Amino acid sequence: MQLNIKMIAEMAGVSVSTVSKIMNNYSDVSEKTKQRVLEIIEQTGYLPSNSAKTLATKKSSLIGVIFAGELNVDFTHPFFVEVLNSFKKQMGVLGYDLIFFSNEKFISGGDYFSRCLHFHVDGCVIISGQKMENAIQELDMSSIPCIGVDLELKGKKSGYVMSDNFKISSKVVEHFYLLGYRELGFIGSTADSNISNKREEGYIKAIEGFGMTVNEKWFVHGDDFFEPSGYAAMKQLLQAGNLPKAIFAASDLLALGAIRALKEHGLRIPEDVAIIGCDDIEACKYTSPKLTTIRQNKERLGVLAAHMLFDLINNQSEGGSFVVEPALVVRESCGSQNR
Amino acid sequence: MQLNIKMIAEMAGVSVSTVSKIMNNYSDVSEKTKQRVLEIIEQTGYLPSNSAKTLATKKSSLIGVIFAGELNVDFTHPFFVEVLNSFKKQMGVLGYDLIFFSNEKFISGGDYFSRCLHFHVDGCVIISGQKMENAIQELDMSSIPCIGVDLELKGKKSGYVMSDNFKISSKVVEHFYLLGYRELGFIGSTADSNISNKREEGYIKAIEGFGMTVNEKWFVHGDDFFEPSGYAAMKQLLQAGNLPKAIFAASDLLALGAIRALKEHGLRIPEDVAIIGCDDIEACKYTSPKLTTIRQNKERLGVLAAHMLFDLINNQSEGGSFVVEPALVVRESCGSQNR
DNA sequence: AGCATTATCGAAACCGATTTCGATTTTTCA
DNA sequence: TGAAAAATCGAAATCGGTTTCGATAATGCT
Repeated sequence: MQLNIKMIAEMAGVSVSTVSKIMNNYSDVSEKTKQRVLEIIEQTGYLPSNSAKTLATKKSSLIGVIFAGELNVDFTHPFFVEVLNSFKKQMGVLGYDLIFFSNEKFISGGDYFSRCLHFHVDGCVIISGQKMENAIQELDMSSIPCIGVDLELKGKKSGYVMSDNFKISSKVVEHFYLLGYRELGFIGSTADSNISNKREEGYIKAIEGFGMTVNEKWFVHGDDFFEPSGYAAMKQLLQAGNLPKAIFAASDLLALGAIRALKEHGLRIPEDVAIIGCDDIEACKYTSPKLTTIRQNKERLGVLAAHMLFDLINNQSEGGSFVVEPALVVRESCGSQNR
Repeated sequence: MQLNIKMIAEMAGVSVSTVSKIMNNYSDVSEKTKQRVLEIIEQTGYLPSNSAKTLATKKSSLIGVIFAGELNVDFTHPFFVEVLNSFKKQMGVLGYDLIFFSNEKFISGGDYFSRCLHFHVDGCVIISGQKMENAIQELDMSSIPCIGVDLELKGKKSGYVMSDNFKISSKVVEHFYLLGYRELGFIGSTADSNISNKREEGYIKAIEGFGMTVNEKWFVHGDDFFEPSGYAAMKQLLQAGNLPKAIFAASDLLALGAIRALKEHGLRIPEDVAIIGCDDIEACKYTSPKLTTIRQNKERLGVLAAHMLFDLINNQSEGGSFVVEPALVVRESCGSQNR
């Protein structure tokens, strides 16, 4: 038999309600009995059942984590997983644990809202670089607090965090420009990816802003943000002939895929083609050439997401968004080798 | 007000118990009423409250995930996260969701057993390459089904999966040997790491098995399995002078760190020093030189862990262990460049 | 038809907590 | 000292399910 509140009450010679009050910091219990009960709790190592508590209070201290979209986003995604890691830590100090919904469990694959109710999550975080789906929209519009990571949630109890994608692109273009590059290409994810689209838009705007011309032949797209997509996209560019001098890839993995294709063709980076990636994942440091990229502050994204969600849960916020500053990280793939 | 079983019962004109029976495949309910109720459930999208169900049955359909140990194992660990990803998928098709315990939430930091009871998890998976701690031991010895990943759990309701670490080492040594290397070094993690120790032991045995001599000067250790540790360990070797001709690193990241140090010293890989890593993480393909390594079948480790745990939960297994075969992946860091 | 089975259903106890509200005890203060 | 106020505590309802067991209805059989 599991240790429960009733047993604690009996051991302490008080009622169940008194024990409960002590555990929830009610004021109408004397210091003396409080100490006595606390001691027993300490000795026995009693922890209240989360299900019983959740049933009674409708609060579970659980945050749902949803990997949304069809872009293969899961634990193996090096960018999101770092944001998630930071988010988890921060949520932990705020007193919450994380629950991951299996997409496989429900054939419907999508009714996130029901599942949130099912587990009585206090809030949830939705991770996705994709355009809005219906199932997410339903959640967004519900009364369950939600935070999107790279996903623009607009509901009353929603918010989101993302990097300033326009600034990401303009930093890239500026760097290219200052190094003398004028023929700029782009490798993005699918048109389904909101983030990729934003970066592309910003890229085009920035190119025009610097008085250069955009050549659409040099804009290609993969199926997601992963390496093989970058490889395939670059292949496409190579087959068409007439390469740009510099390429901005919407993720580091896309950039690495592009580099692999380039190398296979006997091309040198950055001498023949300069490459800038995006995200600044760990692997950037180990590749050859080391990848020049735009760093997204993943730790900060995670921390902000956690705090926003916490405030939303506690009605101390009306939602909204946080946009974090990106930073250029100069390494070796773009002609200007620092240190 | 939340949609609950009572409301469904009223809508269908049956009792609460009947609805419950239908949802749990009891046989004592007629096909006719079953269909009627099912239809209402379908229409309303009713999902039973997990907390209520858990409270009543003591089964939560939740699997606890524990990152144990002090070796900085979390979502950013490229090997474990892939195992976890596969585990999560498989657990999903078996009908379970995952809950991640925050280490930050409880200052005690360790009472995993209580937390498992607190959430009524049906089982848990413990991820760690470290020696056994007390808090884990308690869980291991409890009646909660547990699976260790790279952690040898011995309890009656426990099991574990890991790669055949001796074979990993012997494959490395064999490869070195056949390529003519005779002066072999090793970079491991701390002495706290059971896995690292196993690989080291196996390495030594294999070296002796091939009639070579082991030189302890060439055996160094970092603080964990990450890149900076490999860098630091290699620095140590470099300062001592008199390098081995080939080095086996107990993880790919350690290998990459070592390579970075080597490059800084103007040494070439594999011409001056050959390196073999371990795990076969994604990054191996993007580095320069591409890393020759021993592949651990992460997907299979995850699937096996899931099935073992499922069997343990359903009393269809007495525990035990699964050891999966490693495979040599020849790339560029060890003198024999395939394709 | 009449009785024994079997099929179908519901009442009620229970799981382990929270919370309201009333009862009792203690304290305060004139 | 005695009445009013405040402090302390517990009984019981509640949350949303599951499960046992008895009641009733339907069916089988001679």
